[in-house]
Amino acid sequence: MQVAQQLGYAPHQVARSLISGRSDTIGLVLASPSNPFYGLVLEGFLQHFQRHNLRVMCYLAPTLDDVEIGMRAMLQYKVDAMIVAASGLTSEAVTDCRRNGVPVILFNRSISSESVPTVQTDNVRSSKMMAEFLVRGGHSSIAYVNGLEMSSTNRDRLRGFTEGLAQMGLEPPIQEYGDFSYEGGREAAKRLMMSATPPDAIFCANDVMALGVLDCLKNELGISVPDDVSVTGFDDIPMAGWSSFNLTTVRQRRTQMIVAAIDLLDQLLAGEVVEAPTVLIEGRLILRGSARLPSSLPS
Amino acid sequence: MQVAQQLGYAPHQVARSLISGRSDTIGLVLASPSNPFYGLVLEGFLQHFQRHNLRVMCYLAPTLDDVEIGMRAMLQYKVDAMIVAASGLTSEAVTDCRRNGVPVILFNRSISSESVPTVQTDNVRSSKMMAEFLVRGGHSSIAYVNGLEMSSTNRDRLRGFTEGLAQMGLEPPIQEYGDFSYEGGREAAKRLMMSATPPDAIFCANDVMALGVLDCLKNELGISVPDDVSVTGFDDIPMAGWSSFNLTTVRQRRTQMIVAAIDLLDQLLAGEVVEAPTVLIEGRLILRGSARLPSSLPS
DNA sequence: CTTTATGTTGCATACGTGTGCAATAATATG
DNA sequence: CATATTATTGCACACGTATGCAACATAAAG
Repeated sequence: MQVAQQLGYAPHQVARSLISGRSDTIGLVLASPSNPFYGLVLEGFLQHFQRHNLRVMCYLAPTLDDVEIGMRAMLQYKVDAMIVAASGLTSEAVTDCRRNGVPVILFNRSISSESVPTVQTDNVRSSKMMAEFLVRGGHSSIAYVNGLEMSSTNRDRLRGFTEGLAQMGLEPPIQEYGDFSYEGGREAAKRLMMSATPPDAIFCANDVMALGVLDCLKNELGISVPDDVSVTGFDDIPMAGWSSFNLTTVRQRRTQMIVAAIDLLDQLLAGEVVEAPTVLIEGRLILRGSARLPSSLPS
Repeated sequence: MQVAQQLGYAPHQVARSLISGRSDTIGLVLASPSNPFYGLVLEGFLQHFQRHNLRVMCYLAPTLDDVEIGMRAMLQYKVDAMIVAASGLTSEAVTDCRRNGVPVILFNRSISSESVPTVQTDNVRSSKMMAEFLVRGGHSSIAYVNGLEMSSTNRDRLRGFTEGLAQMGLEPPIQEYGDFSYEGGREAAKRLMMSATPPDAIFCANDVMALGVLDCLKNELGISVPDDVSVTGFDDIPMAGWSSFNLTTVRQRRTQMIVAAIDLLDQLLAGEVVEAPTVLIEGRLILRGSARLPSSLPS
């Protein structure tokens, strides 16, 4: 060991991988690390894997096709497992991973076609809560700002929200589209408020859009929040708590989700068959100042 | 090729690396991907490298020691090159990379002890401009909010700012410390304004702190910006342009920096000796609404 | 047809490490 | 001291691909 030290020897991980069949590397497919939610998720995963002497290979997959390309690329590099936090998972890619014995888990996403272990917030239930909260707050003309239409999170949140409204005796929400981005939110807000029937509450599929909506209402249209219009989001990114926004939103429990994902991975890597591959984490309604409160709060 | 296709054959990149001596993988050492500036930098690098069929291995290095550990780890995985966007680069680590023939470049950081190719904004010059701008705006009691004291960017910005003030005939700034974080900025602002001699302008070492300062002044202390106090930052992250903040700041030209870094890397990988290993990119003053304008603007 | 040039194919070797077996050395047991 | 047991050491082989050379087939030139 001493001689090795003096010679500056360090084991050649590539050669080790070749013979051992494992690279001690995890593949991470991300749609948008610049979205603070995913930035923090990335940070969480990096932190954990590094502590366990695992490397992380990142792949950016903003569009649907990218996911498959990225997964294929990482398979060639023999990652031990993959975490996909982007939409567009195809069954071919999943099959490829299966064949190579590489576990895949979906993070904050889901697909119906394949049975892939998944960790996500209970989007439907949380959005239902949000609907109930807004209706109890006295709102009746309610809008939903979609993120990317095809994304599972968006669909689930829309579904839950619609169901929640229905439970409270309301019609489905007015819909707008904001692309999960700040700019998208701003423009959606503009369109909504310029329309013939402007809403008195706007629920956005994520926080970033909600911030865009807020800025548009308050600073461009001079609309008072929450007196004239309530605005809510989904994620609870740090900025939602900043005093300029003070956004009422659904908190995704990042840490819990990450821990759950890691647990799932560990089980899969250990070869244990996971009987319930889908972990649903409860979202939590975070009440701040951007939405009118019901006169009597539900317990 | 057809048979390979049918059999689902894909080349084994680990074996290729072993024999070819190159992994087609770039190592990326990051201090804080959740800071929007670095999140976008990460995104930019990922985009480029993926287009060129290169993988990216990420390492999170929030503290000084992490950098060396991370670099050592990535060396064992035979990355072809490394980009360090975190402080704490030691000369031992650099020597290790040299010995292994792995080029290293510093991104938005610098060290004086070793001569390492570097890409960064001209922090000194930009901060000098900011000093001049604020003084011309009629401010005389000016504060500087430090990020991490040891970081080179912070030191350069403080130095440039101080020099700029001196050129305009002013004393060095009042100093506070904000840790490069929103919370840090908030608390620094509180301390500054509660002090015996509250400033009438605050220049922050980065945007995130400036947003914290803004929120504290406007929403907690009820101070009007820029009428009572001007606030400026550094980076020009997207949020700086959001209407709630409308932050006057120094723009770091991310894209140019990334391109420059990639150019440098290409040259180093091609074995071309780079005679001028330090690329300085000009910062640009972005005038928005958070700082009083001089009555006569300099050209 | 022979010679030369060009293209194709097969095969041995190497990359640096893990694994298992054989050979040897060290230790314990009668 | 002989035998059985345990530790240590050395060595061949394997992982999947790249490289270079030899052997061979094909095409072009005289």
